[in-house]
Order: sequence, then structure tokens, then C-alpha cells
Amino acid sequence: MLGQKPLPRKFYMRDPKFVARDLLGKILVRRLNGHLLEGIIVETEAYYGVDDPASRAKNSMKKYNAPMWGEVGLAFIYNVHNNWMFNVVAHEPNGIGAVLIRAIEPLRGINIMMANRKVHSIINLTNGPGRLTKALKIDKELNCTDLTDDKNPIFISNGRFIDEQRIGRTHRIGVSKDLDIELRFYLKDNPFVSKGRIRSSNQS
DNA sequence: AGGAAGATCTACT
DNA sequence: GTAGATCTTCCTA
Repeated sequence: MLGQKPLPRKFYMRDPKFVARDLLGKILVRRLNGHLLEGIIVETEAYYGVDDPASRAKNSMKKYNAPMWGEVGLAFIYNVHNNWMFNVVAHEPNGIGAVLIRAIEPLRGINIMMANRKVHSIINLTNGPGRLTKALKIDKELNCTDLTDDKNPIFISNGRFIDEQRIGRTHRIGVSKDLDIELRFYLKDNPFVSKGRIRSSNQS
């Protein structure tokens, strides 16, 4: 049994950095061929609109980035270097934004995730945005799925309370130009956080 | 037609 | 730890 309620739409109707922070400890659930794959979200990044140089929404609205302007709580999925990135649309009313899920701690269906990724160590199974989408078989097919509905093939449910003390914060990983504020959030004591490096010139 | 991108894997110094 | 190949999707021209 799930035992957990999906997060309501209101949860995502806030500044993306607050949504990114508060998604830590929540549960990402994937229904796949009658199986249930679950993981705890342990690393996220917030992305903003046309003025964010690292955002897919930079410059202007295009067909592929349109979900970032749209209803919050929907999946926004795109491809980078042959890897699918899984985001949740999140912003204040009439705003633009999304939260990238960068890593999860595998909870359930680990054997299926391993078969999807062909790795033998759990620690490397879902500790990166491209790795977790491969493990959970997330691709463009799931773009714009409503993540607030637990009947859907993928959604996000309520999880554990996370003490503020356990949350670390840095600049975003892999981006060439970052904003001044730190927009990556992760659980300090969790071994399933990704190993990516910060490359932006604006890092402090 | 050509190139860049929020990444990953492999093979090295 | 660092460098290079990878070969998708969407951008710009």
C-alpha cells in the first residue's frame, strides 16, 4: 500500500526555490508494468524564467519549454546529451519555473531499477538526473503528466519531515552560467546525492 | 546543416 | 581527478 497522499497542487504554487527545498524527503512514485518503483527525493534544483541563464525557459517560450509557463504540479521532461531530465513545474501564479529532480534514494522496486540501468551497486543507481530517469523508465512519454494524481503512472507523494539542519545548499551543477543565489538543495547526510561538479563562474 | 546543452561512461594522466 | 566520446533533441541560420 502507498499509505501516503500525493502532494496537492498548492504545494507547487510557490517560488521554485521553496518548492525545491520542500521536495526533499518526499516520495517519487512510478507505476511500471504493474510494479511500483519508489524513491526518496534527496537532491533538487530550482529553475526560473526568461532571466535565468541556466533555465530551459531562458529567452522566450518555445514549444518544448512551454510547460514551464503552464499549470504547476505537472511533469516537465526534456533531453540533454541523450539523458532525460525530470522536472516538476512550480511557480507563483502567472510565474515561470520548474524544479529538477537530481537524485533519489531507492526505496522500492530496486531490482527492477537495476535491470533498467544495468548496474550492480545501489549507490550509483539513481544518484544523477539522467540516471534516475533511466532507472525509472522516465522519458518524453510522461511529459506533462499530472504529478498530483496518484492514479497516474508517475506522481509525488508526501514523505518524511526533514529538519532544516539536514539540508545543504550550493550553486547548481553543470550549468555554465548561474544566478547569484544558490539554487541546489540536498540532504547532507544522504549517500545517494549525485557526484556532479559545480562549473558555473558565478559560484561563490 | 551545424551546434549547443541542466549528463554519463570510460579510460587515462 | 580530468579528458574525451557519446550521437538526442531542439535551437539558429
